[in-house]
Amino acid sequence: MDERKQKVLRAIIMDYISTADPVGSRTIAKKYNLGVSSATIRNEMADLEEMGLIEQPHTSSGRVPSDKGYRYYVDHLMDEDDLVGGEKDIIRAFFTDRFNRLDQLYHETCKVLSELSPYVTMIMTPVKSSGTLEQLQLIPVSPFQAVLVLVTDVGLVHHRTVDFPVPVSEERLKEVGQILFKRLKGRNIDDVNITLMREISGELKEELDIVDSVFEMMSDAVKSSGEEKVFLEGTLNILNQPEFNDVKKVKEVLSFLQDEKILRELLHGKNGIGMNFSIGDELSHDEINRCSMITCTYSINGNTMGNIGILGPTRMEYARSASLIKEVAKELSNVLDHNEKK
Amino acid sequence: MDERKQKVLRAIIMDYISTADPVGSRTIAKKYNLGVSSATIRNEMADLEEMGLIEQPHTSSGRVPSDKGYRYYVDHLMDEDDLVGGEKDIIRAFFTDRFNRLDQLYHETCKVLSELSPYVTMIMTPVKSSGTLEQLQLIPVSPFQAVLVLVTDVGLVHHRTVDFPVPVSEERLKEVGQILFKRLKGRNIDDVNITLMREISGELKEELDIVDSVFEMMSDAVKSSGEEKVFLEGTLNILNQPEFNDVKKVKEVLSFLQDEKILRELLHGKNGIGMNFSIGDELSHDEINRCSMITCTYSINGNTMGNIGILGPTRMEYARSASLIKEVAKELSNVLDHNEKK
DNA sequence: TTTAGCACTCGACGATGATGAGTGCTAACA
DNA sequence: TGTTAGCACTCATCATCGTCGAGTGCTAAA
Repeated sequence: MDERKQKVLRAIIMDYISTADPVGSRTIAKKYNLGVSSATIRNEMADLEEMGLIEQPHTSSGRVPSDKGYRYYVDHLMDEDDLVGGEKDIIRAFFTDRFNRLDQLYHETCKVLSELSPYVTMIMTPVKSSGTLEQLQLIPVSPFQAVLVLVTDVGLVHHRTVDFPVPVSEERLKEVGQILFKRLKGRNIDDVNITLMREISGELKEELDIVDSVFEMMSDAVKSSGEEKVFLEGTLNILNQPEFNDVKKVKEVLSFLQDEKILRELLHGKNGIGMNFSIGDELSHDEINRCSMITCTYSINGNTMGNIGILGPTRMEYARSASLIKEVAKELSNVLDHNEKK
Repeated sequence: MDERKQKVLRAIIMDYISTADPVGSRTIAKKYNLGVSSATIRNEMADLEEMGLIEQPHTSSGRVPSDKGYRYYVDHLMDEDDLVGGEKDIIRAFFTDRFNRLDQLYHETCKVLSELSPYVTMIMTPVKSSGTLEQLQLIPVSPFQAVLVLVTDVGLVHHRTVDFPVPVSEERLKEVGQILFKRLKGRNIDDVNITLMREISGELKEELDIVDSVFEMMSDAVKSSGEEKVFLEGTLNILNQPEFNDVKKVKEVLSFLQDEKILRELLHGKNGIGMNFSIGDELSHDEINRCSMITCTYSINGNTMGNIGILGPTRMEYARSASLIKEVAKELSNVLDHNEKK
């Protein structure tokens, strides 16, 4: 793979990324002055095609990068595309705002990213919040109802309404709450399971009816906190991409993205740390085999916590999107660090 | 408007609703045996067109109902379309499930509706929850952080993380929480404003730094609870409708529906009680002037609380959708009643 | 090794004509 | 007087066909 071939490949990919039209030898000779004529470039292109890096949709049309071509580009040719100054400012400014709730922070972050890029963006909240229980409180509402509030050490708050089969006085409720708290404080939140429940129930025999109801809601809260939540934005962005000018394709991809389980899977991907590119078939889902995805991990105090992702057509702006996602991941980690320290 | 004209109009609308093709005189003569020939029907159709109830996309094509035609149909011709037995069962069964959280209930309800109808569905949570404060609690997390929990009498629970500028001991926090609760208990949640805050601040002079932070979060919670939240589902359903086989239209409508303020407006609509039909231009938004919307109010203990809506092309199944929405509203009201009584 | 020249391919686009669904009108009929 | 059969007419749809042009591969000369 000599240098000129690389230059030609890069030129093809960059042109195709910005125009979405198959690119011909003449275009390259004119727009990207490589100092050789279109005929020479044609020869190079024939070679590149033989190597499987580019393809011809049909005889006598320009060339289009193949998945393999994009992969080569991402691995070897791509410049670090520094964002326009203004964009970095937007991201910074965004993260100096205060967020009252954690889910709001994720949601808004995802949204900002979707406004800065013309693709679908997603953020997955921390993996299996391996948090410990910091607080547990039962707040009386009526004789038959109370609100259960759980706080974990990573600052997550859950609440559930608990219904009791029998009336419960405020005093009794308070007592039970305190006992439960004492027993559960500092424990890993995943430990809230049947075994533990049995154990505690034994101790609280008289209050069995209350404890049962509370435990039910507690495990419900734990279950939903255990699952990583995925925020999705910018789904309509892809309607602007020429590869989605067919309603059938739009439907296929958008329906596919409706399933949160799928999104989690996509974001987990190769769960290495840092940036990750998956191109076309590498995503191994037929529904999005004409798409690529860039993911990046973010962290709290250095511990990898979750993933941010951008999904676009294989013809996406890899360099720009990567810089974008990296910047956002950095700033998000920053904010979460601060939040944690307090 | 004699009876035969009505029959013809109804036939045209029903046929168009199910086929989406302009319907001709011959089709009607054959499929809906009105006992007259196509020529006669042609004459009737000419009259109906003169009355503005149907239209011809171009000379020599079949007729298509106009907005006015649909309006006449909805007002005078529509049968109460009883749902297929199975569907009612599905709805019933759905509502016998238990829901741990109120927002989950709304969300799932919206989803069920979107699965039973091929259109976009939405549910708006209670209008300006004019609830009173039932509970207020400050749960310590760290010296600089606490969780504020608010419970209103309609069973809504809000929580916010409060940051303090100075360390606060658990005892002080408890004290402040109790004083605040005493002062605010039973008050309308909208009353939490600056005046009241001043009043209470005066009383709690020593704890000003704490109270300030708490109030900030409180008004944030109140603000977000004051706004009616809208749940939206089935947006992808419309991709199956032939009127949306053009990506441009899809984009226009879907982008339009992204704005929650717009959705609130649509659902408020003519805020009478019960069922409401808005057809085409009656929605007074150009982006959806080829759509119709059916809304229905639901209630808690007889007090009208919020709205459920179905949005589809003007060629939507009015009767079926209306029955569907009515049934769901009934069952939802039912569940909410029960929830309230406890 | 590079380049100019040339024949060739093939999708896009516009014009053309056939097809058929559907209409309005008229005249005959009950 | 209302209904119907017949007929001429309209117009969207669709397939066909030729043109155009972008782009290629190959060859021969520089």
